[in-house]
Amino acid sequence: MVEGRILKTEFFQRGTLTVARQLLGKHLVASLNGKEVALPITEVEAYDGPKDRACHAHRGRTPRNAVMFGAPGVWYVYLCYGVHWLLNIVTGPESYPAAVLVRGAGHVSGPGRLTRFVGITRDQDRRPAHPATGLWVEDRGLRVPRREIERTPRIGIGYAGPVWSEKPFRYVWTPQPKSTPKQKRG
DNA sequence: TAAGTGATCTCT
DNA sequence: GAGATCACTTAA
Repeated sequence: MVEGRILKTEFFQRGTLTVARQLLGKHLVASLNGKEVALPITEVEAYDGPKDRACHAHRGRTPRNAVMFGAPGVWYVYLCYGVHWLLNIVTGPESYPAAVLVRGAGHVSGPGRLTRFVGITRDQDRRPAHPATGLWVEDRGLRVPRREIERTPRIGIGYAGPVWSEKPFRYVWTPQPKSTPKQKRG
């Protein structure tokens, strides 16, 4: 398996939008149920604090979202629509409830499909991103040019009202195929 | 386009 | 305890 630099708390402790943007191209690495997976993250969404009406923490602290109020760099996994596990990583300073939703990685698109593919369930909820927990994030040196990043509104949060549902908090990385020069310059 | 699915939250 | 809601996916 390729070695990479494991992202630590400091990476996730910064602003949620910054973390979201910089997670693109980082590798989501899992060692769960004896299965090893490493996929470059291609799509994320930021959920930024109590004022963000789309953020689970907007209505205050509950047993489910309490992990968002804690230390950054910890997974927040919850069941959506009774069917799909959705994977988030807590961001920002301690007690500031924010997180980044991982929506796609590698060839897998869709947050529910991603967790199913990797084997993520409630078992990972509230656990820190670290090899000891079987799920972490690595920087393997992939560079993501700004021109390959698209920002759009988040998906499926129309209930958040016109202001918050339209914020461009979704980041999508579409790697451009390398141009193959047909003839030499000169 | 609409159903499936069940935890979670709010209100009684 | 009941009812509404929900950061999705799949089958038509």
